[in-house]
Amino acid sequence: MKDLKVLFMGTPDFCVPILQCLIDECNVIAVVTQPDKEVGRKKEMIFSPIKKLALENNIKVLQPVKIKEDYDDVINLNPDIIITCAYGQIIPEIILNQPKYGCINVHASLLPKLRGGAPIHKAIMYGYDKTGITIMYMDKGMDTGDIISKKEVKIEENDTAETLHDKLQKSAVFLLMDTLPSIIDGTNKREKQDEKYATYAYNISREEEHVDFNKTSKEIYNQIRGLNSWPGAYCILDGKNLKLWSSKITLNTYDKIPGEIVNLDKNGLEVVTKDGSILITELQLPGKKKMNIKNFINGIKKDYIGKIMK
RNA sequence: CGCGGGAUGGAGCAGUUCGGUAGCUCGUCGGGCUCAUAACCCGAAGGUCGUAGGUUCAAAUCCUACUCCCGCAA
Repeated sequence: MKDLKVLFMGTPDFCVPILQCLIDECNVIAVVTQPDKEVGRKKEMIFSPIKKLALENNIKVLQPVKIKEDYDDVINLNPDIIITCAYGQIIPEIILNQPKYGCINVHASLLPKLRGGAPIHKAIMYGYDKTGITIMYMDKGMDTGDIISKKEVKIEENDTAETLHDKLQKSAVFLLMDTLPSIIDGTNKREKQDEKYATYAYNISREEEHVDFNKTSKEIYNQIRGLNSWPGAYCILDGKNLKLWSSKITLNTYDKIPGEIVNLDKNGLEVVTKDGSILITELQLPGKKKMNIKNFINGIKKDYIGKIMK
């Protein structure tokens, strides 16, 4: 595959190992990634992880603001195949129809479930016990193309978005390398997605980061670990944001309103939920770094018992 | 120039309003108690208070500039 002219499109950290592997195994002629953006308080221009890796390997980088309109450069490169993974934009048909081996996408879910931009987080937040990687031909829809191959990944009870991300990241590389030869020689499978089972995993909204203690302990537990280590779940305490990073479900039940803090010791900050209570074991006050419950208690000066988290 | 919070022994915090002996909760180390312990008791080490200047008899504290960290907003 050394002479296979590959155009790679992707943006975040998730697809860096894929690009690295393609660089090692194929002829990556260019990389397309999202435009640099100002990020953070300092408005620093940040290169995407994919752009960094491409630059380190002296690979041409394209950053169209809207690839839907600005596709000439891609067409002119005349790649044999386009491989995308978490690029962040819908690819126009004029590009999809060009490469002789087609345009394939590596997606971090078992399609047709969890189409969209946040499949890893949502798989945990929805309480799934498995997810995976799907390699598919792209079409004009969002993650709606024909499926070529899938690889299942189990979600453990204590997985977080971060640990699951890492597992899926590894699986993605393996599955792509297993599948790619069959795509080149035309022996690959091609299966339509069953729309009946399609679900969506849109990007996380601020509202989805907010913890509602009227939900069950299990739902909150999944929400907190599904948003760890980015962007994090939060609630409001004393009018301030309190980020919740880790939790444990208890077997206790209380005849109190959801959100009330009933206990605070080295085991955690115990908060009443719809069906019991949950121990917050790692949290973060505004302006501070995240800390475990032990450190939180060490610096404590006021009584939290009886307060309501919203 | 988007808004705001912060930097004090290894960790998390108080002390700054109104300058005057470096404090709390942990951790670490040593000893004791105990069948035993992450429990309890006794003791010890460990900080030029983010950096650089300034004011002052005297600065963690007041003034100026800078660096770094974080929450929100994008």
